[in-house]
Amino acid sequence: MAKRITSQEDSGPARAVTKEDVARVAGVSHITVSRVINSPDKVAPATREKVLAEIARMGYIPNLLAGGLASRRTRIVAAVVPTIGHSIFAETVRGMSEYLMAHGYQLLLGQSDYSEDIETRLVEAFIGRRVDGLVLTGVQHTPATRQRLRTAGIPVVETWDLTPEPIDMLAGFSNYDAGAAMGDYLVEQGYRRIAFVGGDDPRGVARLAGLSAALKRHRLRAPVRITASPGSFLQGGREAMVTLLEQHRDIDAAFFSNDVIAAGAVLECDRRKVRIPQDIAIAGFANLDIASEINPPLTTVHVSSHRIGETAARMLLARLGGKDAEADTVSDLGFSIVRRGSA
Amino acid sequence: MAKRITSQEDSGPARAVTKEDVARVAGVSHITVSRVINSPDKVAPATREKVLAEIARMGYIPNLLAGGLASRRTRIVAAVVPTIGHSIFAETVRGMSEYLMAHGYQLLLGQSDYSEDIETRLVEAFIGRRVDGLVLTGVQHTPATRQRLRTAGIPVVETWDLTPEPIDMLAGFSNYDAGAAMGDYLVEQGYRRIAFVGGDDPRGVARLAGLSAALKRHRLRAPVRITASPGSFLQGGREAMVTLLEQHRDIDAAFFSNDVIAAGAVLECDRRKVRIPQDIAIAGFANLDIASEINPPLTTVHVSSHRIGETAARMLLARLGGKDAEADTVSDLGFSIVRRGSA
DNA sequence: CTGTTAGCGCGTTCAC
DNA sequence: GTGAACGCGCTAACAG
Repeated sequence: MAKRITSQEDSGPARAVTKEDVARVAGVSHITVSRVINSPDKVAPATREKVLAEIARMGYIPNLLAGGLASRRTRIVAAVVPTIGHSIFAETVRGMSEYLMAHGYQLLLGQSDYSEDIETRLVEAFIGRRVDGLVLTGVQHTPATRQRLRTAGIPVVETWDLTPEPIDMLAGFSNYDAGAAMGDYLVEQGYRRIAFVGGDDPRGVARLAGLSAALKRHRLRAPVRITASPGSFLQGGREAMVTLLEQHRDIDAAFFSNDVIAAGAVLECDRRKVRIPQDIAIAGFANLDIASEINPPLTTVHVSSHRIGETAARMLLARLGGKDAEADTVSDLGFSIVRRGSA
Repeated sequence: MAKRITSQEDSGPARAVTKEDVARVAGVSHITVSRVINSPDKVAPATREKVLAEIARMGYIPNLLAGGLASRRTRIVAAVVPTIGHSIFAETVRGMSEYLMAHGYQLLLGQSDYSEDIETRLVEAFIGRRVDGLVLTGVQHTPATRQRLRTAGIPVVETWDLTPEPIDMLAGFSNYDAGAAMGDYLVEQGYRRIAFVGGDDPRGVARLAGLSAALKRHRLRAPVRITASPGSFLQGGREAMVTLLEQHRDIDAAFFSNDVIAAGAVLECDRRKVRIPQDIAIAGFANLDIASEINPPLTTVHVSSHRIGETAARMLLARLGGKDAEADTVSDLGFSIVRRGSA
């Protein structure tokens, strides 16, 4: 339908249409085409229409690589999450992605699999791509990561925790306080011998530390710590509950590192006719859908996974927009204990 | 510690270290530095060591933007998924991301929210970034998307379904056949009045079509179609089950569009003391963790979410590696009915 | 409102 | 084994 512009042979991967091509056909210079795209107001309506028409007709797509190289702005934000397989991080990524997309930015995603070294490699690669900003999960990073980030001088938001010494910006909540709050709550409810079920990621460790501190404050024994096996959360929760039931009969409440693991434990109790919370109380973390739907519904810690991502993106773009003065650099999104039937 | 290379003032965002800088300090030309990075074998060991040492010391990170511009290869692959909030797509993204990362590629991620128009915009942006390859979800795309992709001439893998006319490559399974297979299975089990619970995404529609065809073949009535409300899957499943139980008392089996919705239905039955499968049989889709853990465990359709992503990435990199001859262009990953207690 | 001149940092091609 | 020249496609600064 559209007649071919050049008469060149169809051999080879037909060089992409360039600004020059559009400019030539539209009878203007390439910089005018550039303006039509980047600041349409600065171009006379007539010229603009003509150029726009030509762009559409030729299917011209600006080369953002070249643009980024010249302008030193890529409109790409990179994020490192431990894994996108956990819905809490998936939610965070979703929040970020939505905000970024709505503002003309794109998301480059990396998974660290909870390894700080992989994170370092990812950060290096992202810096190489000259991303405009970077979002990290957690506040614990290798010296190499910090070093790279410092010299690169790009805005960074650390998420999912707080620290007195952030690399740059911060969007999260205190995992330590969350653990302590759940400890206080469980003690208030009358539970005295408490277990913590979770892995050894830094944020889980922080919550355990908070829990321990709370118990200590109440002059109770330190929590029993159970490590859930990796792999399926539901199954890990089941297994942890078996361990609890068979090897720690004195435990009267267990705080799980996330709602899915807790749900697995609930399912195991259901199977064994163990009553919740009479025989053992169960508390989860994150306030996922499953927490309110399972029977009994889970007492848990609500955290704003989606908002963390959205906030991180917003802080980044605010900084990039140059509003350093206004933009806050730390955003404590908080948490809250959600009381339901399980504890 | 490391003495400063240049004596320039510390004002401004200290221009990033460049290949030239490294070359100067190492006493070679920038092309040698380039070789040390891209093809170390072509450089004398002594020079190589010296350059590598200098790279490490100066914290030099190659500008991949410039490299991509010059070489026309970015080592970035982009993917469009409906949403990363559904674990099936999160798994696919995880599989892709892992494979890509292991091979030195990076993943640019976009969410279409099931909108073909958003997909088109994303594809355009990705092409502008000159990604080396593109992974799409599904086989249904706007003419604009197809057009852009054709003229850009970059490798594309469509996933999560099959079609006789792919844009380029294909990694998925037949949703139609999967629906039909589940239909056959349910009929074999003696169910006669069957409902389908799901949304209206193209793949769900294909499964419904398959189911309908199967029922027709068995001379049974067309399936009752229930649309699960969006938002929480578990709750959507509960509500769908309420509808089924209260308004369609003749239904003896329901095929849900995914295991989480099906699990919600199971939870509702549990609450109402409705027996599964005696009072109503339930079948899910995807074979997620929850399918095997819930009580009763779900009969479902197993699909390889993770492998779809991995396969898509592999096909793309194979093509990029130039092995077009060998590389297969269509990968039917199949599905299988997993029989458990619920149907 | 429009055009000209210079790079952005790198890879490619060819020489040496 | 190493280097020089050139251009990738675009934006920034200034000019007109």
